Amino acid sequence: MENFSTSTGQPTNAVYGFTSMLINVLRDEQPTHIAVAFDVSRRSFRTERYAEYKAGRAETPADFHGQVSLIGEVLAALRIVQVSKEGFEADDVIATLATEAAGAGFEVLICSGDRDSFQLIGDGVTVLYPKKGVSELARMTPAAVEDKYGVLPERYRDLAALVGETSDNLPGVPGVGPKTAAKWIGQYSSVEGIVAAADQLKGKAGESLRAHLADVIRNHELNELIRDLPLPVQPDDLAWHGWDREQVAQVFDTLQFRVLRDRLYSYLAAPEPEAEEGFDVAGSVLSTGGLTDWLAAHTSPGVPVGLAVSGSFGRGTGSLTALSLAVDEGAAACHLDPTKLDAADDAALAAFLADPDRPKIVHDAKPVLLALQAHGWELAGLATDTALAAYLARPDQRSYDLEDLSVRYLHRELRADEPDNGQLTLDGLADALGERAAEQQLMLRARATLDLAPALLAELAARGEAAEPAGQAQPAGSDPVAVAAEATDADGRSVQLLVGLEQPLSRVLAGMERTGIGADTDYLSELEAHFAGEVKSTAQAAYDVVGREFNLGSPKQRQQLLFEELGLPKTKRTKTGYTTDADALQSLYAQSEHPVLPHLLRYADVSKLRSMVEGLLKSVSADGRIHTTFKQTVAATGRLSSTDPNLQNIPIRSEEGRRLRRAFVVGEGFEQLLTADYSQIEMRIMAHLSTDEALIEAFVSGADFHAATAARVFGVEAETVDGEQRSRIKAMNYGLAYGLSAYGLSSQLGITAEEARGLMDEYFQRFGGVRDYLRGLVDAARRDGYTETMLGRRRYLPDLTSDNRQRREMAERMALNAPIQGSAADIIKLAMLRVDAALRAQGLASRMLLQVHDELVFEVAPGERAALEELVRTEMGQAQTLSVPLSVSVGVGLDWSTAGH
DNA sequence: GGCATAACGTA
DNA sequence: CGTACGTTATGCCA
Repeated sequence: MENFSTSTGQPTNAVYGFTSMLINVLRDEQPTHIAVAFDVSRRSFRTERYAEYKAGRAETPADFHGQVSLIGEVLAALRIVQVSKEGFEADDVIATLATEAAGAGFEVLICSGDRDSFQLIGDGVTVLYPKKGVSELARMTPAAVEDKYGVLPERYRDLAALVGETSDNLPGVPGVGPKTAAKWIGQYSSVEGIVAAADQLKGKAGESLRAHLADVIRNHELNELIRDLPLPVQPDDLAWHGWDREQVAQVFDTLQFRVLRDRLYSYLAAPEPEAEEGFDVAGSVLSTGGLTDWLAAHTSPGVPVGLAVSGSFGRGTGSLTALSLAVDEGAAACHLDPTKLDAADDAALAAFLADPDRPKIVHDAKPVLLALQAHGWELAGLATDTALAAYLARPDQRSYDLEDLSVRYLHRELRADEPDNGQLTLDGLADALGERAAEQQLMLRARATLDLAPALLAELAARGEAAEPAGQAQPAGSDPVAVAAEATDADGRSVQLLVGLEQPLSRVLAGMERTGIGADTDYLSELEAHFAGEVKSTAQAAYDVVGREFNLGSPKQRQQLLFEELGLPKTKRTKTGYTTDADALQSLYAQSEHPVLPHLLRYADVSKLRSMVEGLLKSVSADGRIHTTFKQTVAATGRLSSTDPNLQNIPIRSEEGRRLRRAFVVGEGFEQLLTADYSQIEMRIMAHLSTDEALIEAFVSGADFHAATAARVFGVEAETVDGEQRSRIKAMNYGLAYGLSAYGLSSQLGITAEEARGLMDEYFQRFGGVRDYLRGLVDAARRDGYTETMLGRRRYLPDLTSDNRQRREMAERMALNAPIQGSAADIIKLAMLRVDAALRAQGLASRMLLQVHDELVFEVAPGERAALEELVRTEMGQAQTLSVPLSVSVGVGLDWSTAGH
């Protein structure tokens, strides 16, 4: 697995990751003084006091030891001081140096992945803490710590003592998370205070605390960093005067870090400008009649304008309460109330918005499109959507707030440089102040969005020259995103993805959300009554068996009943007890045949369906349709997600669940629903990317794919493959793309791990190309730091080099899955653009309603069934050229169930 | 009403 | 101890 190494076989993954991060810090922070601290060994005064400290960590791999000295060479070449202290940890060294330096008036930055360092944060001390993405460092200031954890940095130790720290093997108080801990600290100010008041703390958490007081006290002792170690160096000794060019060249060449060396040269030669404080905005709040003049004075063709709105959004529509524009020239910005325009301003705004030659920069354009449309305005000339750009740059952020992006990419807070204290004096009521602030804020948002676009585009464009990761095939099509591309080939694949795929797609999605899908509310109400009845009778049946009433929906009460009262065997542990999920109940029933178990299973089923039906009923809009919201920046792999309601998880597997699908019906004025889905698209992508001849053949032959692969594995004819063989290989086929282990396969198939291992060996014997491909994926991702889909969509996986085994293996499975799931997402997104374009080109009135990852749902206009089917088959089938056919199956019907073949 | 947890629906 | 999501319910707390 370890091909992240030089051609002579020296592993370099750790030294690479370290060096890469170091270069980024040097570039971004431009330190005047710098040192790197190391642990001398795993033993320290902490392990003396508590033998279990940091126990259970994966043994440092032998590979790593060899790399420590290489890191030393890199640091020497960069002329960076290294410090360590026998019997203490690197963090104690850091704590000492940081304390001394801050005392001497230095601005101190600590780059550490250990949260214990948060206790050092304060005046003049900030921690750069690695987030997801090795090149992504969170700037942990006192405010950031308080924001994230709810305590001040000097109390972080107290919080950590309560919550525990898995990586140090310091267990905390079960049931107490950061929120509860922060609350207690807020009340009793410290661990000492909490310990003293332990008897007064109520509830489960309090009880749990009392049972684990000793742990908390121990944790609190151990996690205090030593700030006064005697060290051979003082902060003044750490002045950095740049690196030894010749030595860097030599060391980096030896390590074969060509890319890193180039990065070092270019970044450090051309430092980024100093970070600024806030934004410079010359804003004016326009009154009625003011917009026409403002637009004439500040906008012209080809000049980008930042656009920000406020209002309410969702359910396929929206309503605006305010709108701001910002331009670069003179930092001008304006703010207006779109409901209070006179006729001339209304027309001027409409013309500006609809003019494709006036480029607009918007953060998260989809709701804006919907809201503008609801007000009767069209938006053309959408040049950059900064939310989508930020998503492509880093797809696994949890949010893409403009505030965060502004700080990250522009080094600016989302606030004005100077407080605007205009003429608001005598009538300066709180309301008016609030209103002024809101206006100012919206103009700032428009301005920040405008500035963000070039920064994000530069980040995406900078990838253009990067070498393709090995082990990944190139897309077979000539120009994968030719459909709506405005970007040129020179822009590189990431910019193409933005401009040619995601941005045009957001418009298509807006249309789908606005259209919605027809709902049969009468039928839904019937279903609700039906399932409610089932829930009731099932509960009654369970009460009769047990002889008392209880809440079947409560995991706690189920545990109480099953394991305490009935004494059934214990199942798999959960955080708080033993699982009572469906799998566990099944196996309990197989063992004990206790008559209550079928009722519990049945109850879970019907109550789930009931609440789903209830949710759907509540989400039907006044037009009798359900308008979901597609999220385009949520799934780290590039998929869409669907919320409010989620229409991507409507039941289909069970007969009873499928009844929900019948509630989704064709709307008035249309003939039928049509569904079109890709068959086994992920397996086809795997066949294509792996170039495994046998797997490709299994698809090209056109036979039943799972049977064909099973035939090969078991060495029989496809016709003689039995159901057992087929279903085992089917599970394996799907499991492969998820990073399946022999253990996982065995538990899914109910066979021994030994048998599963044999099955996997046999499979890889026949499909060696698949094995090589999957192995190559992880190696390439470890080397590059990211995976890539067929269209170049990246996912960064810094945990691939984590020394925490669980995290590392999780990242490996993500590395296996992301290119496959993500390429499938790329392809169906391309298909949606093609279908949308073709519908318009052919002047069809049929429309696209839903996307469910590998399926599209349409509403067929009268007389268009055949034409639509033809169109959909063509555009989906040709969305991307693979070395295997893209097979599309189509069904029609009056409701989603019957249309779903 | 916010938070954590368990459970379960889809691809 | 198989990836990616979103929603609901319970139980605990303010």
